[in-house]
Amino acid sequence: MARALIQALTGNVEFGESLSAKERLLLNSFPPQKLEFEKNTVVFREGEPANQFLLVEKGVCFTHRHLEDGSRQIIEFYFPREVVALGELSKAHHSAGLMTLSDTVLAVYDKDEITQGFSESPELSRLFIRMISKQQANLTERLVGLTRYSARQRMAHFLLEVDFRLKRSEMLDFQELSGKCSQTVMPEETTPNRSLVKIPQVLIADSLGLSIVHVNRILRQLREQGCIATRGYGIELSDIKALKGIAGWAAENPTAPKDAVTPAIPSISVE
Amino acid sequence: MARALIQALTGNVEFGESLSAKERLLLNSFPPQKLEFEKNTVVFREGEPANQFLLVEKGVCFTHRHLEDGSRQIIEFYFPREVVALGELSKAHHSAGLMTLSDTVLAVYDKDEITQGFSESPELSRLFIRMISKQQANLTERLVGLTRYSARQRMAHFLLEVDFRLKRSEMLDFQELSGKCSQTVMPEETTPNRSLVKIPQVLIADSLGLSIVHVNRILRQLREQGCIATRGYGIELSDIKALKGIAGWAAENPTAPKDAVTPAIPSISVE
DNA sequence: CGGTTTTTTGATGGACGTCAACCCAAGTGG
DNA sequence: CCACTTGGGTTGACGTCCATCAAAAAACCG
Repeated sequence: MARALIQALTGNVEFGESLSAKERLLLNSFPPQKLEFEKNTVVFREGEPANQFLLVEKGVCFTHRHLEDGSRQIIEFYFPREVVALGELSKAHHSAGLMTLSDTVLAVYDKDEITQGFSESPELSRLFIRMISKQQANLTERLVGLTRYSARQRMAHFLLEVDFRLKRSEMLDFQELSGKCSQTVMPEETTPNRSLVKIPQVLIADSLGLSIVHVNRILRQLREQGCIATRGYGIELSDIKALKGIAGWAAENPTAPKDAVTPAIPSISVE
Repeated sequence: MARALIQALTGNVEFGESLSAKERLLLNSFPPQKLEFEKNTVVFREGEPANQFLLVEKGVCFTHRHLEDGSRQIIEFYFPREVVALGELSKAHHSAGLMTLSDTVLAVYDKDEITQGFSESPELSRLFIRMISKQQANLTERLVGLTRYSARQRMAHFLLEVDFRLKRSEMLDFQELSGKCSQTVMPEETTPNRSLVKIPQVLIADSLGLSIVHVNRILRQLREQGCIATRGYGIELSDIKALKGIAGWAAENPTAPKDAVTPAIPSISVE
């Protein structure tokens, strides 16, 4: 089913972009292997040889790095239809570990096969360069965000981004279902119309570079402010507009409390 | 002079790697335009259309982004023989501005021409993917460093990296000179055998995500500790071994003052 | 030698980490 | 059905790293 790959690829590069028929044929010649993992499972570790690249079909996982002092930095989360560790296409070893957050199905493609495919199709190589560039732009945004924004802003941005990416993957699912109605697979859980982010606070902390405690405090602030609500182990985004205000630029100084007026400007892929 | 490009490319990917004769011929067919800029000059701004990619031939420059609150984040410095803004190969606009630090000569290549070259040579596309991947790995390192390391560690690492890259570019110059002795260009300044980094503290601050004041304080610490010495507007690395210890992992806690024993482990391209 | 840019230093405060509890839900075994 | 465990979340007290404000000294430059 290279169709999933194609949709994920295009969806990841530029929403709605699509490949030529020739490219689809080309990708169809790389049949992926499917692997399932339970939640909280190590898929691969930092330093292990990397011969494949992965596409998330179902579930959520993340790449991370361990530091000598025992702490951990989460590099990136991956939601359904997203490609994992693209930057390592040309590297022999994984520069970061991969773990699952929920039960996950991964499609595994052979790197060499794809790379060989570059010979037959310059379009394919251009596509991969576009994708990698996009990821690099995201990394840059994150880098700027981590140093220059306050914990509140980072948190707001994080929630918005996760929400956006989750919704996008759901949308792609829907598109595929309506495209070919041969399958009877329907979303079994009651899909909430409200945005619900289910990521443990530890992981948020390791992603934003904060301590758990402070993550919790920020979340309490946002809760008291009415932006979010905690629903069991999940976080519900109840006032997205306010969150965008905070993520973009909130006037923190009490001298000029222009509450949530300024528009959200810097964003990774939200907006 | 596509020879410079080739050396820069290979030097940037993996030290000492070299392209096939066929690739050299291919690159020779993309004659670059040469541009000169004075120091502290804007080469291009964030958001401007990006039709070329650049190779630094002489001088130092850096990419940066401005935030709404007036502060600035330096994304990356570029030394001679390094390629600027590779990640934007497939993007229509610059995602960051470029400024010169010193008087600079840039070689300008047309992006479209190179991209077209992918059709004729899959090797070329693989090469560019390798280069972009490398830059992405560096970005990841930086991202981890910014959140997880103290100002001291970041500073030590910064100094070591700049020193390393400067030396590498000098080495490439030397190799080229010894390769073909047709030019009489010799280093005019007395090349100091000691490592000297000449970057204003403001730029270091904007790069490491610190305030000028704190950068200065850290530098004073390192000076009192004997790791560095300030020589006019330059910073001399007098005890590189100690710096590596600090950058890697310094036991900051006074309970176990193992001074500079632990080896340097995490590094972007130092080592 | 002024004038400007860069560096240096002190004092003060805020944002965030650390330590140390306590709470709550879900499972597990008797 | 209840003790026990386990994994997360919540909260307070306290300390530290680093930003900010303010001002002077040094280095550079014409």
